[in-house]
Amino acid sequence: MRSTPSLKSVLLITNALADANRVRLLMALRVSELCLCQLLGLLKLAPSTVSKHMSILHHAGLVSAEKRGKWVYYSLAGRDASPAARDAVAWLIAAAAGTREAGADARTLKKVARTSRDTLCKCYR
Amino acid sequence: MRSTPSLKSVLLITNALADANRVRLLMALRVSELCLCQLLGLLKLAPSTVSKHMSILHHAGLVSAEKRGKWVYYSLAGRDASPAARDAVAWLIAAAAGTREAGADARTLKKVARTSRDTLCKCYR
DNA sequence: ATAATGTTTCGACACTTGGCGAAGTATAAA
DNA sequence: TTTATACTTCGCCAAGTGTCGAAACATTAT
Repeated sequence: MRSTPSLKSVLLITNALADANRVRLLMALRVSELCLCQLLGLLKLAPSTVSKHMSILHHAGLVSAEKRGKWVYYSLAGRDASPAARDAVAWLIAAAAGTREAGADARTLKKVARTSRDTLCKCYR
Repeated sequence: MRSTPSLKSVLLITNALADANRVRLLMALRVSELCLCQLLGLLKLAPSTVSKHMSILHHAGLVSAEKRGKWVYYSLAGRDASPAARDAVAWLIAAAAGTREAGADARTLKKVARTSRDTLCKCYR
C-alpha cells in the first residue's frame, strides 16, 4: 500500500527548505534533538516566529515533534518519515555541512547545550 | 581547490525548487533538452514568465542554457555543475517521478516533441 | 536593409510570506 | 488553586515573489 506521491508533498518539502532560518534549524537538529527554547538560543527571533518555522518543517515531514513535560522536543525525520523527506534532509546536510554559518551555529549550540533549559527559557523577554 | 560552500548557494537551490512550475520545468528536462518555446507548450504561461523561471533555475546551477541559432536550449545540470546542484536534481526526480502531474506533463511533452519548433513558437499569441 | 521570430528585460500589480506582539493553551510549580 | 513557564495561534504589517504585457535584444528570413 504505497500511496501515489503528490507534487504537493514535494513542494511542502522544498518550500520548507527555502528559508535560511529553517535551514539553520534543521542543521541544528542534525546533532541532537532540541526543544524550542534551545532553538531560540540559536536564532535571535521571537518564540512565535520559531514556532511557526518548526510547524512548517513538521508539516513537511522533515522533523518530528514530541511533547515531554512542558517542553516540546524536535528532531530530524527518522524511519517513520517519507523517503522524500529523509533524502531531502540528507541532501541538505551534505550540501550545507561545510558552510561557515553551520560552523558558527554549531559553536553556539555547544554553549546552549551547557546551559540548562530553565535558565535558557527565562530569557524569552 | 575546493571553495567553501555557502549557505547562500544552498538557498539559491532550495528557492529554485520551491515553485510548482519550476519543478515541472525541471522534470520536463529530465528526458531531453528543450528550448523555451517547447517549455511554453507545457506550461500555459507567458514567455517572459517561463524565461524568468529558467533564469532562476540556471542561476541556481540546476540547468544549463545554450544558445544555438535563435533558440536557447535548456538541459539539466551535468558534470560541470556543483555536487549540491546535481544531487538536488537527483532528489527531485526521485521524489516527483511518480506523481500524477509528472505523468501528465510527460504525455504533453510527447506531443510537443512531435511538433516542429517553428509551428510551436508561432502560437505564442 | 527590412521584417519576422525567439528570447530576455523592465515595470507594474496581486498575492504570499517572514516577522512581530498579544492573547490563548497546556503543563509544572507554589 | 493560583502563579509561572513553554509553546502555539492569531492578526497585522513590511518585504518578497509570480505573473503579465510592453519594449528591447538577437538571430534568421526576405
